[in-house]
Amino acid sequence: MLQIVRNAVLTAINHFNHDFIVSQNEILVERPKDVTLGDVCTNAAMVFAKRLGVTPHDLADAICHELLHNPNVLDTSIAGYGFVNIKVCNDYWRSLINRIILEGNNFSITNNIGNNNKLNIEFVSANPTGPLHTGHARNAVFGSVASNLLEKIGYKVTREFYINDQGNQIKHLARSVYLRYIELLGEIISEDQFNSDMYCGLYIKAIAQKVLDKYGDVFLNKPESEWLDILCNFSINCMLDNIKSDLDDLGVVMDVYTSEAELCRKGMVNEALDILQQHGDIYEGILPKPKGTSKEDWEERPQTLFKSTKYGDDVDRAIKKSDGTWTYFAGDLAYHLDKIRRGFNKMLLVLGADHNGYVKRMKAAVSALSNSQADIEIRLYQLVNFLENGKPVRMSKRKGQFITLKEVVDRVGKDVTRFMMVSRHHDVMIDFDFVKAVEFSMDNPLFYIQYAHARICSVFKYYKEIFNVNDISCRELLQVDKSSLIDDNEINLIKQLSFWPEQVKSAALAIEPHRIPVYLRDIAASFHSLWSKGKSEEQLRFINKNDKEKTLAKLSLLKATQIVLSDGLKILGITPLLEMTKD
RNA sequence: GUAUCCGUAGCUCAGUUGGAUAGAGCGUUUCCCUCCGGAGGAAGAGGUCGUUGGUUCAAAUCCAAUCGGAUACACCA
Repeated sequence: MLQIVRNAVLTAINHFNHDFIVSQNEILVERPKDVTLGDVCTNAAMVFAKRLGVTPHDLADAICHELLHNPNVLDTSIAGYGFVNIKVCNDYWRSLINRIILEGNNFSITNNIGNNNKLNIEFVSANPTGPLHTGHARNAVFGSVASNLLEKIGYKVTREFYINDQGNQIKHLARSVYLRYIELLGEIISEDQFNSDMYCGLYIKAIAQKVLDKYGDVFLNKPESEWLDILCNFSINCMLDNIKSDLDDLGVVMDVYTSEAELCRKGMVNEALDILQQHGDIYEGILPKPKGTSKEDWEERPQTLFKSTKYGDDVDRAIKKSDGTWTYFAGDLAYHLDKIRRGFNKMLLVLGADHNGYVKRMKAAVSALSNSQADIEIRLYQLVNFLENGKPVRMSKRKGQFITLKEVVDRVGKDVTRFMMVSRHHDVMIDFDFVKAVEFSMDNPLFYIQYAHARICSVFKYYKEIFNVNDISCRELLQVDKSSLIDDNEINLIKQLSFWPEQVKSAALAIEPHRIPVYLRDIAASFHSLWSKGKSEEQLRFINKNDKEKTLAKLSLLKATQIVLSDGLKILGITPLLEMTKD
């Protein structure tokens, strides 16, 4: 339909000036805000009138004239300063029902944007020093829904988790486990032995028990050199199993786990540095003291630096610490070179808003390492406030008092967690209230959407009872005469459904998953409204016991609605409900 | 001090990349159950889109200031 309008605009412009060149995407065709005005509209007359030297109204008139040649166009009108509103005939809309039923979940696919190009999305990438907590929930869900969306527009998506299995924090983890291990063997441990860098959550004890089960008391009274490496590896593996299982419970599946330590062993850091060296992006220097923060212990020190300011960063970044070992950022350089080498020139990285300082340096790194051939997009998401019936839940990561992701999922379920995490724009903070999240009310939009889906299922069930059939074939729904669908409420629902592919496309391009729940809620609202109108207006009731033909026509519309709802929920990673059950 | 983000109805938020009279839910006021699940639906009230300029046919949206709020800012991960 949009193409039909575009062509009409082009032809109309040609009437006035044959040499006038217009590119297709200059012509904006969209749906009017007020649906009573028309089905599609274009502002082309206002945009081009001045350049053509005619009045907007004359151009609009010519566009209307062109459009009326098309059999699908019912009527056109000119409004305001020169908006062209187009009404499309109902047969066109009704024909969409069959298209949706035939295409099913493929209705929302637009392959030609990604063109099967590779795209890497890195998300979660939590330190393997503790279980996933609430902070990771939004990251995991955002990443997984974004992946689904990007696949819909034709990208070959690789979901990836970067394991920071190197550095001091891993040693602290191993030492913490060791303390609990010797405690299990009868040693008295005071809490003072856990310094501020160490981990004292309950999960440490669980790992210690596993160490004991596997190795017995062989590490007791042995120097650190004899157990540190073994416990590092053992602890990381335990934590990774834990993380993978938690992600699995949330419906998040990674394609690739990449180990930082492994990359270092392969010499990737040196390779990355060689590339930067060749471009003259590395030098020995001294970083200036950061302003604003009163760093008492600040001291100037010469370091190996990356000239990231050349690529738009605010300051240059250290690659080596003052003791000569690699910084964390050096590992990032290696990792992103690895991504580039694996053929990803499009990358997406999902980070919490507290990492906002990383955006520029990561973009600089990718740009420098790929000769500006690769591009990394970074999405920052705001943090989530957890509430218990309006009252904030206090968390202290230091004391090991934080809500784990597992606790959240166990309490409210995978589907509610996912919906809550992805229902807001990523730049907006989310209040996650444990009580309201599971309420069956309009405070909980997921319930409302699921209810619509369940109601549709219920209609199909009722149909089978009434007409005493075992199943409804797609062929019946495709072949039935749909001309009985004449009510505005019915046609409007089809119109809304017709925007679904566009909706998925725009959400994917903008990487804004929250648009999906917003749209699904609108669909659910139209459906609930239609349902209720059937109570007062009999011709709107879905099931007419005396007219199987009309009933099937209505059911075809419901089928199309159900397809869009369940496709949308599938993108969100949520299982559509066949019936609502309390508790 | 610098960077990133936010500011839209009493509250929580949408606003499809600059379009028409600004959109939902909660709350509030009123109405609708002999019903394919009322766990719903229909309607009313509620707005100087933080403020001031600028860009143009057109600004909540883009630009520049400015006010308020969140986060981050050597080395550590």
